[in-house]
Amino acid sequence: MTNIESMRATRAPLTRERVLAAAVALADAEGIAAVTMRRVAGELGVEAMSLYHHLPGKADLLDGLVDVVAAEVATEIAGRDLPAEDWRAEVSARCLTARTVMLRHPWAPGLMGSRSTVPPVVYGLYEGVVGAMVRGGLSYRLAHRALHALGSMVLGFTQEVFRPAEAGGSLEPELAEAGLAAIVDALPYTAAMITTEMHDATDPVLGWCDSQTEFEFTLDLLLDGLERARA
Amino acid sequence: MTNIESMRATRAPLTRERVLAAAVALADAEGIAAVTMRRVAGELGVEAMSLYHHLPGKADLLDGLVDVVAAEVATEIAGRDLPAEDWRAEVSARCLTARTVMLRHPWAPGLMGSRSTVPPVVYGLYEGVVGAMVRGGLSYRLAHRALHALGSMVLGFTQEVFRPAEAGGSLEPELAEAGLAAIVDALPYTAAMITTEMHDATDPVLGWCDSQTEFEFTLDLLLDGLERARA
DNA sequence: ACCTGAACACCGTTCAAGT
DNA sequence: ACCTGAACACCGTTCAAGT
Repeated sequence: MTNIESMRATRAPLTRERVLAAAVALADAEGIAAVTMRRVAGELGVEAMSLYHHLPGKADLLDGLVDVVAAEVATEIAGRDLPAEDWRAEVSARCLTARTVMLRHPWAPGLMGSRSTVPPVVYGLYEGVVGAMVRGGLSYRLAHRALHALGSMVLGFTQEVFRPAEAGGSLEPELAEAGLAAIVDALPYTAAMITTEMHDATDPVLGWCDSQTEFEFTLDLLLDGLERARA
Repeated sequence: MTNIESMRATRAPLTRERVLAAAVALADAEGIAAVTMRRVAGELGVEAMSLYHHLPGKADLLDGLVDVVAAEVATEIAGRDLPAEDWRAEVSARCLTARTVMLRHPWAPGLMGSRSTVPPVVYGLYEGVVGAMVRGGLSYRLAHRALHALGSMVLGFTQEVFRPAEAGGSLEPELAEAGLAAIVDALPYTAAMITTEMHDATDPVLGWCDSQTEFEFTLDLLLDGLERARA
């Protein structure tokens, strides 16, 4: 009896926060498809039906995941000294921070795109970016367009163009299996591009795509364009 | 007996193509979540297990959907006269064509991001864009980076920043329900941006976000930057 | 108040059976 | 060769029952 009592005491009571934390951990470890009511409950040593006392249903669990990730971005940004005097540097830092969090939770961009409402925390993130741009002299119209451009880039860059989903796979096995010669014939420009880039790659082990470099390149391209549009 | 024979005759035999066409129609009409083996089979007047004679499993069905959409982009591009003398105009036309197809199948970008292999048709689309850029004088390195930037934009812009998922929802009901005054207090820049843009909007019915305009703006921003980097 | 077991209507997939 | 019914191991969710 006292044993059971103490076991109950050691097992922290279920809360919305504990459920969401378990779901995030599960999504990070096994992908968003592993996040089922039954699996999440299992991780917490509880039956699936117990979750319904803390969340109305699965839709709210997924909305909650978006919330957690957005809050993580907000916390990360709050913990950094943002260069407030230069709008370009400040916006850049905000986007790069958001990206590092997305890389920790690769399922998050896809999930954000599939939910039907935008959680308040995300509006808070927009506010920071818009504020930096408007204080930097961009019009509201330009800031609005910039928000769409930057947002779709932060969400879109995790969906890799060449090796989507599991970041593990490289292009080479695919090429090998499909027959390199056939590809070179059918896709001469692409083939030349791949061989050129593989040759120039500083780290051939990492592969020929360094998405961090590509992300920063695109970010600069957009910020340069916005700065020019501002003037 | 002859009746049954003739009914069998009128019902076209199941093929991979017919299964995929039914799945695309279902996804367009009810979203990608409605695409289950049982539902697709039902649309074809057949049992779920029959599909396995034409597709190895659900993963291949989803891969097939990506294939169909990519092929649709390729067909659409092949049917247009692309301005070959100007790389900027040609790449722009290719991206805009891809976008119109994505708008017809809003589930496609998310699906492409979640699949683990890139189908050959998609490599064919890349080839067209890379070819245009290289012939236009861009280095392979620049073309590679441009491909990532443009690709993530074409895939990312359907995941709307403000009203994700169902394009039906507007921002206003959300704002109203959350209390406009509270939002204005917490998000002054965002509130000012929304009111300014709503006031300037040419078509207030369409809402304050015109994603086609925003897409074209971002596309031009990127192409301008690439042209400058080329020189 | 919080958790549970049984049940319902769904999934994808296998396998032996029909034609 | 092509389609099917029954079955298995999973889903989300409801509801009456336990403590």
